[in-house]
Amino acid sequence: MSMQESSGVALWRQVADGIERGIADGRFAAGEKLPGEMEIAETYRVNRHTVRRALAALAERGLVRAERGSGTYVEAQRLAYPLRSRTRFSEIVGAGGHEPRGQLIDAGSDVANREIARELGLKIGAPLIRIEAVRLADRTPICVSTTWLSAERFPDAGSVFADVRSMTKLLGHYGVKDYHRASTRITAAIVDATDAARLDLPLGRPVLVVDATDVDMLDRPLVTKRSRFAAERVEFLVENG
Amino acid sequence: MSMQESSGVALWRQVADGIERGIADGRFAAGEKLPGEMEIAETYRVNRHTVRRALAALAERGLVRAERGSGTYVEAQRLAYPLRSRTRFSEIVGAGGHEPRGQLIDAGSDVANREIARELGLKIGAPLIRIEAVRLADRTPICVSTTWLSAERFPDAGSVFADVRSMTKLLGHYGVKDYHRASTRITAAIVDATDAARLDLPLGRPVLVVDATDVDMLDRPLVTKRSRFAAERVEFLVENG
DNA sequence: TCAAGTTGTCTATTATCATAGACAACTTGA
DNA sequence: TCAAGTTGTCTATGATAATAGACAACTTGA
Repeated sequence: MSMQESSGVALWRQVADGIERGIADGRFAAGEKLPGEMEIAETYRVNRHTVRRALAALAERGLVRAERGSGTYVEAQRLAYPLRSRTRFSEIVGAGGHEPRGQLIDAGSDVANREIARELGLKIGAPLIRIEAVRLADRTPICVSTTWLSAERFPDAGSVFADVRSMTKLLGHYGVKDYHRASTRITAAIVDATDAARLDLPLGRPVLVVDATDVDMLDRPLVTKRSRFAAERVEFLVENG
Repeated sequence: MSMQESSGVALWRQVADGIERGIADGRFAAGEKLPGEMEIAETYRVNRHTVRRALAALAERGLVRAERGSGTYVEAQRLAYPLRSRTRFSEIVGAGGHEPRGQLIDAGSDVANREIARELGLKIGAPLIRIEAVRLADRTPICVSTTWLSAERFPDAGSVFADVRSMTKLLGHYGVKDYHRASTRITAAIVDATDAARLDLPLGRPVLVVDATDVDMLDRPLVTKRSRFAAERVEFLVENG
């Protein structure tokens, strides 16, 4: 087997481009298993190691994910999630051509620790409503978030959210016409067992942890929340300037 | 200097693509001299040998031509010359966005040899008019052609051609409203000294030699000719089907 | 539990890519 | 005629690409 041609484009790159084209035009659907490395090698008439080089390049860009002993799978394209002052999950997901969904997992009461008290401008130990929700794009879970609101300012918030299933609508129910993001902090962690189940994510996968506080137009804090995004399904875009 | 990046596209190919883009968008005009190999190497931060590899690839495709001791020049794009039943130099050149020109070099009398006699349906030794002409696109000589016509059928053709400078118009002058190509034979040769001067072509360059006979609508032979095209300035397109 | 099939990793070999330096052959303009 | 600048050719070296084979580690389904 000689195969030279010398086009100036490495063989592995040609294979990678071919597979990427297949993903782009839907020949390989998101989540689907690619043909085995051996099979790909045969269709491109190339050594298996060359295929591995191609797959490694695609994996580095997050387009595919190899699972030892099982196969190589097409990663769902990451949802572009711009972080702006005006951040609405439903608008962002809708703008990406997906249907935004929200689902209440749990709601209950809590008391403010030092951090939450500072964010919401309350005293430590102040009564809170805690809402656990999962947000989806179409049928794919994107993030789970724990939201805290002042129980005095928003009485019965839990049952209201269960009804409207949208934070924007919940706040509107209490007379808040508009709000915006005051602060956003991003870190990353390994998903814990309960979030893994809620996100339908295997254990050991990374999540993006976002702590954010929303305020009304007079900069009075409304809600603070901690969201855990499945890192492999979302991509934050930070506006420059 | 390490320079890796490992994009899967060879460095020489990146350089070649860059130069080709420069030619395509007119940054390097046809006939113009490219920067020296050393200068190109510096602008791309690459070894001179890598530049040579890139230029070799472009030269193989006919986009540039290197002249030892002088420089590397952008080759004029080859004129696309479709070979159809209806073949008119002026129409082909005009369709390519160039201005067709014809120039009489010489006209005289001749007698038919066996081959010409067969093509024109005359007897060997029959009197002929011989017209030598050069055809240009804009100011670039494309081909020189020697055309033979029956002296009995087209008396005084030489002086008529000198006036109208177009074979189509010459035939129209004798009442021929339309004509088409009956046969076309193509070979190649090295340019001879007189043609080289007429085509403004260095000695040793290849020419495409085309023997063709045109007939009227009743398939009666009108003219037969031998044209020599500067191979580097033209590209014949054969209609398939 | 087991066999078949998958990805992961190792060693090894050959060809190409890219760099580097030196010098020859040639053109151009002073 | 000569010097400067150009392309052409040679040798050499290290890095990368592509091949080949073998086996380990793991998943899946029977």
